[in-house]
Amino acid sequence: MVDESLDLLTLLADPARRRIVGLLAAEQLCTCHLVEELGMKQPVVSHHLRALREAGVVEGSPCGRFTYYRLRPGALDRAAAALVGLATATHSEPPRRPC
Amino acid sequence: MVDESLDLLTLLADPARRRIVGLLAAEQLCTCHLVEELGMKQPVVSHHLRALREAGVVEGSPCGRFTYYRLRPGALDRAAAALVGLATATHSEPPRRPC
DNA sequence: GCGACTCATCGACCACGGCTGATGTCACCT
DNA sequence: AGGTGACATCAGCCGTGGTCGATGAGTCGC
Repeated sequence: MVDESLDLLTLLADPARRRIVGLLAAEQLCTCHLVEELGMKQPVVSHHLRALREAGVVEGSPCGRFTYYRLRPGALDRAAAALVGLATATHSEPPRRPC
Repeated sequence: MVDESLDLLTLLADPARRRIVGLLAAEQLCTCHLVEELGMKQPVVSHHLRALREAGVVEGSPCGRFTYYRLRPGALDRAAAALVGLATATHSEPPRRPC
């Protein structure tokens, strides 16, 4: 239940990908923008975008020579809800199983 | 802003650690419980618990020979809030920066 | 005190994943 | 058509991080 919804967190473990989704949350960008914003080489950015794309987190719209990327609506909803569920669980005192 | 609150996600990237926090969300457990629940060797469990402990996600209460672990209240709040912020951002259509 | 048990730590091995460089494809422009 | 720029993919290197085995510290029962 929790595990499957949170396997996206494996993707967001990498700081570079977190920065990518953070930037895409504010505005749609194409690869060249991300390359200069992140200060990383183009193949690296493309590699991360591929991972995010295959996970359904982002989607790319080819526009001439450029490819604009944006976050896919609702892609993070289940993961966010699962994490909120865990966070609220920390506020209650769970029972202690005897050894 | 987003990046720092979500660096906990690096910890939760590992499925073993996700299972640990999932189990601890339901009840407080000592290491021997986690060892048999997860089917992993004891040093492995102890290693993950150390990582979670140093990140402030869990805390251990020594009780005789045993050490009971539980989630630290509010430890995941910032990460959950940041992820919810990103998830809601996916529902709005962001502007497209021209190339 | 002595043995049995729980748990933490250390060192070494190894696989996974990110980075790099080179190459290929496609669209646009002259 | 030829050149340029944007983007994707591939093969390879290499560092990080998880796993394993052995060991050490602390506790309970005899």
